[in-house]
Amino acid sequence: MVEAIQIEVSRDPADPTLPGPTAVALLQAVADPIRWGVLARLADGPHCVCDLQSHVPIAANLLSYHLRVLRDAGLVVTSRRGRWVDYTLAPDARMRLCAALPLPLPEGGIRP
Amino acid sequence: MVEAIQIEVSRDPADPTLPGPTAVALLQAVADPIRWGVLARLADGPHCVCDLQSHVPIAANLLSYHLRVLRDAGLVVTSRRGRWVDYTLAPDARMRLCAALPLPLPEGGIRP
DNA sequence: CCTACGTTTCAAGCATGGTCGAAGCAATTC
DNA sequence: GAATTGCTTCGACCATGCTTGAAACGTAGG
Repeated sequence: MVEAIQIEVSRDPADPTLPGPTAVALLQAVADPIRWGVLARLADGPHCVCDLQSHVPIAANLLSYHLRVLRDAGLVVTSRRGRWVDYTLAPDARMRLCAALPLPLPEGGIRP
Repeated sequence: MVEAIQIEVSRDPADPTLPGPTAVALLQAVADPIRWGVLARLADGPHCVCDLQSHVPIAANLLSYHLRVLRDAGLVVTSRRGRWVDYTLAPDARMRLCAALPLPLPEGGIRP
């Protein structure tokens, strides 16, 4: 049996100094204070929207908008639990974000 | 003698789920195809503007605008050499970018 | 069923950032 | 010092993305 795994192209294979199709989109999704905060909160596990809501001073529909951006970027996934919707960090979110940076990481990595 | 080193705050010390003052600004600077390409090219050493120019199909003044954004973000530094201006990656650019991400890096780091 | 709750979608403002054309400035060459 | 080269700045346009208010949706409970 053969496993077919899809690997993302964060750079143009022909010219590595050109960003791949998703690299910039991924960074744009993170380059917003609200979405940054949501991702940071999701780093420690799933949260429902109302929980995220309670930590951000914005309207519900606006939060929903930003969550959609993160969803479209594939950085988070959702699951419904009764009335509530839980948001979880996509399993490959960290890896994809690192790979989206235009600079190779320093040796040994960094712990922010 | 005491050395005073300035460490950047990529997160709000009071609430780590809030971005620090420069984290989002840094990511915004990278979240553009042209600037992404410039940084990727600078990763292998200094380049003068005319060299960068020859790899990007945009007007000179527009390139200058994007270089200014990178300069203002502190990701690159310049030095004049005769008529030419050389752009170099700031020594802490990699570290600051990694620290600006809202997610802690995966164990062992990633080589993009 | 009808209501309440949690969340999303829609359509319309508004602000911001990227783009373009023209002019400006610094350093070299003639 | 006049002209040229390399790069930057300025002002105005335009597209995009964030924000807002109102409405719609699915689910649970009275």
